[in-house]
Amino acid sequence: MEKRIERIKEALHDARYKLTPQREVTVRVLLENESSHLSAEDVFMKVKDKYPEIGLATVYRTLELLNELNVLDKVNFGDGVARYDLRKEGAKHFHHHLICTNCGSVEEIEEDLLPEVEKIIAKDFNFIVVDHRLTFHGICRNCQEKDGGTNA
Amino acid sequence: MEKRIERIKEALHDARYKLTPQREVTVRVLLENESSHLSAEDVFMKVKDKYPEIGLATVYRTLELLNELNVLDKVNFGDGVARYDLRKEGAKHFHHHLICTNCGSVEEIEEDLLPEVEKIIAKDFNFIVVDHRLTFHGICRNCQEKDGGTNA
DNA sequence: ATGAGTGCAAAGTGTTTGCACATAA
DNA sequence: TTATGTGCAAACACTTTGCACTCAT
Repeated sequence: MEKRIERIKEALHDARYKLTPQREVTVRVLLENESSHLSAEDVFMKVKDKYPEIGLATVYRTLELLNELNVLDKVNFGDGVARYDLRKEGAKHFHHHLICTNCGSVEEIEEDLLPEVEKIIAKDFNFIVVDHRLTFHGICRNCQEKDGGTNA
Repeated sequence: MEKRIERIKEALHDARYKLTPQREVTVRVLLENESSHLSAEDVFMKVKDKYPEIGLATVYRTLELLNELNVLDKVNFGDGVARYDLRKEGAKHFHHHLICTNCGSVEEIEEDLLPEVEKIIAKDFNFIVVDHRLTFHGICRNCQEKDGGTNA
């Protein structure tokens, strides 16, 4: 984990951005909540615990910055809220998500299931794929066991 | 096209919603701009040409209604604007999109390229897939020809 | 006749921005 | 030292809601 912090710091430094305590705390919170799909507000509140003087705007600016540096991805699951998802180290592609329409849980899928599909896109549609977003909506394991998918 | 209007009217009627002129005009605009990914504001302006007294709120309410009835899908391409996309008749799945990061164009893909992937999701992750969203980001045919992908 | 639907304006969201001050480099 | 970054509050853009009025059924 320290190694990842260092690497992100390095990325900031390389891009000539300053290493402020606000940015460091924000990154730390993101790492500690890796798979939580936090919103800016969520991040803000968690950062505030460790650094109470921080302002919401700074969090937004930091998240946008990290997005530019490809440290994280901005996701939108359909509610009007942007969520932020750290990229796995060296990942070229955004990972996939399984969203349960019953309980709202979000599961991540690391493996890239799309190379075959991307070949088709390239060939049939003449489109150079740089990245993708793939989300499945349905019923998660838990909800299947519990109630077969009846709405909560 | 008249047939599709009738069918949508029928869906409204079956769900006990009234067939107001505002709703009819809105549906008509959606059909006339089938592959345009209109925002609520876009729809509003086009509807206003045919029915100037309409209010923006009514358009929003109608779009939400049609979304509930699965007549259309609400999409979000990352800018903070909801766009609305008519479902093809009988389509169970949301269609895919190719978004050009150079010129911003959006191409639609009707064929469902994901059945194989969904089998894996079902088997390996125990997830019952009901629907999906798939978007590719990259360089479209046009931009490749023009400039090889340099930013506009 | 009457409850669903409408238009308007006002209120809510989540997010961005202008500015004076603070600080990492 | 000085440009970059920060906190705050005000501004924004999109969307939703309360209310009195209208109209499809």
